[in-house]
Amino acid sequence: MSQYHHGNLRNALLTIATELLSEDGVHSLSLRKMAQRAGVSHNAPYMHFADKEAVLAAIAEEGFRLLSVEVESAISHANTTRLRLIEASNAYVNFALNHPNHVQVMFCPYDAEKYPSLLEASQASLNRLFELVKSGQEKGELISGDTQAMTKSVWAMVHGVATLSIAYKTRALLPEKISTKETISVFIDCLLTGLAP
Amino acid sequence: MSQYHHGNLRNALLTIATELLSEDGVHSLSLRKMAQRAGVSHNAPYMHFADKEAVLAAIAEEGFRLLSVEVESAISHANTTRLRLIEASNAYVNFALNHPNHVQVMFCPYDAEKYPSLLEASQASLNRLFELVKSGQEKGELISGDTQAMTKSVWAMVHGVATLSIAYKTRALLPEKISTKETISVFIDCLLTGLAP
DNA sequence: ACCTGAACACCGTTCAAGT
DNA sequence: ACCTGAACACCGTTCAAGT
Repeated sequence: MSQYHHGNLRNALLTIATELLSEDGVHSLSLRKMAQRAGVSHNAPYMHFADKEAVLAAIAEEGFRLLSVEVESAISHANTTRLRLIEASNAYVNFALNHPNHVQVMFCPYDAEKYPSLLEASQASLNRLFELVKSGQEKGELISGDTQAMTKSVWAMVHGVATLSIAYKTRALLPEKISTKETISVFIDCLLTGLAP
Repeated sequence: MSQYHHGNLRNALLTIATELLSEDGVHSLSLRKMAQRAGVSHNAPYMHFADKEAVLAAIAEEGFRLLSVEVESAISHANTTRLRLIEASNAYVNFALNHPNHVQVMFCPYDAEKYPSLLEASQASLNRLFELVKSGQEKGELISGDTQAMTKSVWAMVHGVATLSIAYKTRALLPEKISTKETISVFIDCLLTGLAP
């Protein structure tokens, strides 16, 4: 019964919350359901989280860490900057398609000063992309421009593909015939080659 | 008391919902609050909407129409394709910054078959962008490639900037010093010029 | 057709206790 | 420090009525 001392409950609740999120959408994620599934009274969660928003922020933070891991391992076997960008984007979009509710929680507008570790985790993800762009520039595989601006452009594009894919459940951006990765390489090539003559 | 016959209540509820949304975030938008503010019993809304999701879908639909109007009028005075893309993007991002909760509701994953008029409204917005790209190609101001793919690339980029701007309340993508429009022109120029040497 | 009132099963959050 | 139980004000949704 009381195997939950010393902070175990916090982790258990987060695991349960992630499970519930993958089943049923953010709107039906409740503290009371989490508590019940953890076999604990309905306000035990308040020992570990200030309120519901704090739980969501913790879930979001965990999401950025999971995303970073997936992107990192996707990149690891790619040789050129173009392929690295495609693999990273593919991992990002697939993460969004596999965990749409988690991504929705990740990109809610939180008060950054209230959840510093969340900000940290999300910035770590972005920094990884910054390094990718910078090393591409150093190798001469990307133009030598404002690295920050270029990084943000890639991020915006990939994030747009990811969130639009969630909203339209693949249909709008990713045609059924072609594989997700092939489609994404079209987007990345648009960004690399440019649309102006 | 009963000035609400013949479908007026439906519109009144949507107006009230939009107001509530601009004040307080999606999580605290409730049918009961809407009904109360409309001076009507707490389940009168069920005469006009199947459930809460149907209200949200209607709000989303209205949002796409508002967005289309803003983008259209922003485009109208721009001469080149580049300027039109910048003005359209600027309107899109400013709409998101001014109505973040509305945009959040617009891009939730709805069942398209359940809300056909919502799908229609959102596709109308996208079609307008498609025409912009196509006319740019015809004028030789854009490369002649797959128009669909190019349109989706622009859309993804702009939508990414918009949603990330909401999530990070301007900070992450739009530096405070520079105006939003200037920053957006950097993104668009990245996409036009391309990142590869 | 359009609206009301009572009722049900759920919420988040607080507060006084218990160990 | 960590958890429980009762209580409060709020939800969405349904159903039997009223006009």
